[in-house]
Amino acid sequence: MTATARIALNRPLRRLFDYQIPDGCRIEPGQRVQIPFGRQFATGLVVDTNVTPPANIQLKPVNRALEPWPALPAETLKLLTWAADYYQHPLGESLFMALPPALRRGQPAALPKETFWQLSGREHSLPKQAHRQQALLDWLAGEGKPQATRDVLAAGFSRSQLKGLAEKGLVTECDPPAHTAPDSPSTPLPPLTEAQQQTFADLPPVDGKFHCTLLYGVTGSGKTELYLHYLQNNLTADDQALVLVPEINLTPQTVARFQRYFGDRIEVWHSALNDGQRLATWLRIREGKPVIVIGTRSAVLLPFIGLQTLIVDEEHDSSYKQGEGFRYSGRDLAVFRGHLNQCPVILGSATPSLESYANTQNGKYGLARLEQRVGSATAPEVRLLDIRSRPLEGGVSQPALSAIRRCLDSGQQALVFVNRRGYAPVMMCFDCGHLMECPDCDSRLTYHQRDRALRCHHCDYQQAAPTVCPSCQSEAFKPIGQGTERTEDTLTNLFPDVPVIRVDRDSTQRKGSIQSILERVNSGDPCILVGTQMLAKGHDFPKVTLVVVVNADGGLFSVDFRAPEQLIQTLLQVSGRAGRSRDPGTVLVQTCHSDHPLLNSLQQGRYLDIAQQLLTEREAAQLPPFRPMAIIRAEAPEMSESLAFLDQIRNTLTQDALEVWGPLPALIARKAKRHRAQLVVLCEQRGGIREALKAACQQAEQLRTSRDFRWQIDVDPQETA
DNA sequence: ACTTCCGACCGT
DNA sequence: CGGTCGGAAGTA
Repeated sequence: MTATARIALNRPLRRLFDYQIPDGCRIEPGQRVQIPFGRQFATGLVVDTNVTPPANIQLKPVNRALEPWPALPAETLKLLTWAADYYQHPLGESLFMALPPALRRGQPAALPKETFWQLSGREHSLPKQAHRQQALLDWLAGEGKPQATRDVLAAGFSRSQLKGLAEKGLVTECDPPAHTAPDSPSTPLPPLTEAQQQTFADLPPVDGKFHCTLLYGVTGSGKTELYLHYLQNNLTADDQALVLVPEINLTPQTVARFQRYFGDRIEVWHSALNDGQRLATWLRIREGKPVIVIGTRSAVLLPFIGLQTLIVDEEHDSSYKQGEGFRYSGRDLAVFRGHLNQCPVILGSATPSLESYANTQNGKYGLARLEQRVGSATAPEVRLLDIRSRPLEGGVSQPALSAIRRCLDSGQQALVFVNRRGYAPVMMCFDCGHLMECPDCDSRLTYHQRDRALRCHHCDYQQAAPTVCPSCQSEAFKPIGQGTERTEDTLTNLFPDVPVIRVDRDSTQRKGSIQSILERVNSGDPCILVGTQMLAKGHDFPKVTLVVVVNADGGLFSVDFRAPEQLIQTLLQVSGRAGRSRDPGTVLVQTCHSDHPLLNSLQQGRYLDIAQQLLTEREAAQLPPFRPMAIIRAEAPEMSESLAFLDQIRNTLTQDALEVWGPLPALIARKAKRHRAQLVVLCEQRGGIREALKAACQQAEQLRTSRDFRWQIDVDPQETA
């Protein structure tokens, strides 16, 4: 009997391939192998050994193992296998997501050897004009120890300067200097406040079992201090830990804060790392070094060896759900990983997701509350400002403008929250009613005043903004509604004495611009911040004492069942920016529906009471989390094809426990010339929906579809419109 | 995903 | 009858 291996490839295939293992070659699950595949070679990952291959198939032999150890340790392999099944994503593509790009490409799992340079000590005078080479010599002498090529380049010197010195024998290559012991962080953690200590006692015990605790901590209550203390109290010197944060919160300040107490035990993981950095960090984690990883969503897939604590900060944040390809939830996989490792998980938020809150009520999660802000900071006062038939300037009402004036006059900063970027979301002719629409999407074009352009926010279409109506040539052709640019302009005119700083995707595109904006704001001089969602997330603005929400009504009547939850979360998060230090904060919410129950609950109720109310509504409608949901989406050049495909899929979804809505065209039915439709699937039990989706996938693969037809399954979708 | 296979269609 | 183009099938 020959030894066999079942192997997954990085291809969108819902099947695996069996190979022979040559005699004398030891191969175990999780290992990377090179295999002949078709006429070429491919990199594969072993998922199982000693399998019974299908009959009538002549197995090819594995070419070689890329390394003698499993690239994916058993626990990581289990996690991904479970996730691929849960999210109905091909196993091979899912597994390869856990490898750094270099290893996906089949490159060796080792860092390229770095060349170091040192002074040779030889005397040799340089020609006068070689002042850069002289500068390089001086720099090397100043550093006092050998430097890597990378560091030489980073210090502003060139390869040719280095080469010049090497040829003259003034510098020589040498081995990397012995790893110096890292400075052990000596900084003690700031002590917890009394309120924090009480909450700390409710965090999960470390007893070799799985515990998940939702940490409900209002904005400004110091959740991060609790994380730091929890890690310091509970991690042994050999343990690994993972702290997940949304992309936007992974700022140098946040990382520095962890580094201050944990030194070089901290590793960061985010989308901006290059392939070399990714490989280096991945290897350290895979070797089992006792690291504390601070990372975004994909960090949950790293090959930990001794993971003992998982923390998910801002667990409600929708960026934890991957929106394309392998549509996993980083938060949910973190909880599953806690199960696998039998270790504690903390989910922290000032505005917990309804899913997590429901889990505290059904006994699956513990609940730790921290409802006091640090120091003398008090909760901001929220006031609704009904703006029906009130004159607005740049979308801002007279009472709000006077509040801004008072705020600035007392030396404070104001934050104005506008939910759309650009100058105005629509351009319209006041004579004939003509609207500027995207030629490729079912959407209006947004007017961007800065470059007089009309842009589609759903695809990459843009055009120059016409000055007269293209339909009737009328000059009464104007932008309608509020965007950040327009509010910025209006406020600049009304408050010429203070800087107005706009923060949105357009104003922060350049690398590091967010940093410089934050520094400018935190220097403390009076200013007005105008911006979108970006402002609501994570940042500390100690001098902001007034928040104006220009329009809260968008989320009140949305077709998406998550809209009320998201509206409340955004409003509370943005409110949390106000009054984080001594001075109390005020939040003015402009609305045309000041009698709306949701907005009123915001004014008086605490978040958990509102969440409770929203959960009651979800339960009545049997929506998530009371029934699991999945969406099957289709897109094609013709709507009829998308609908016909989904009709066929619907026919396979016949189990009694299922409820299926659709097929229906998506809310934006046409996007980038493609016509999109969807099926919504709800099920009484979790297991039922997985089996149903598996059957639907099989059916979908067999249906023959045209060349540019696409379909996808989204389990636990974030967007349902 | 990538490759190969095969029948349709074109031109001489 | 060769040449190529596009869809379908196969990868163990």
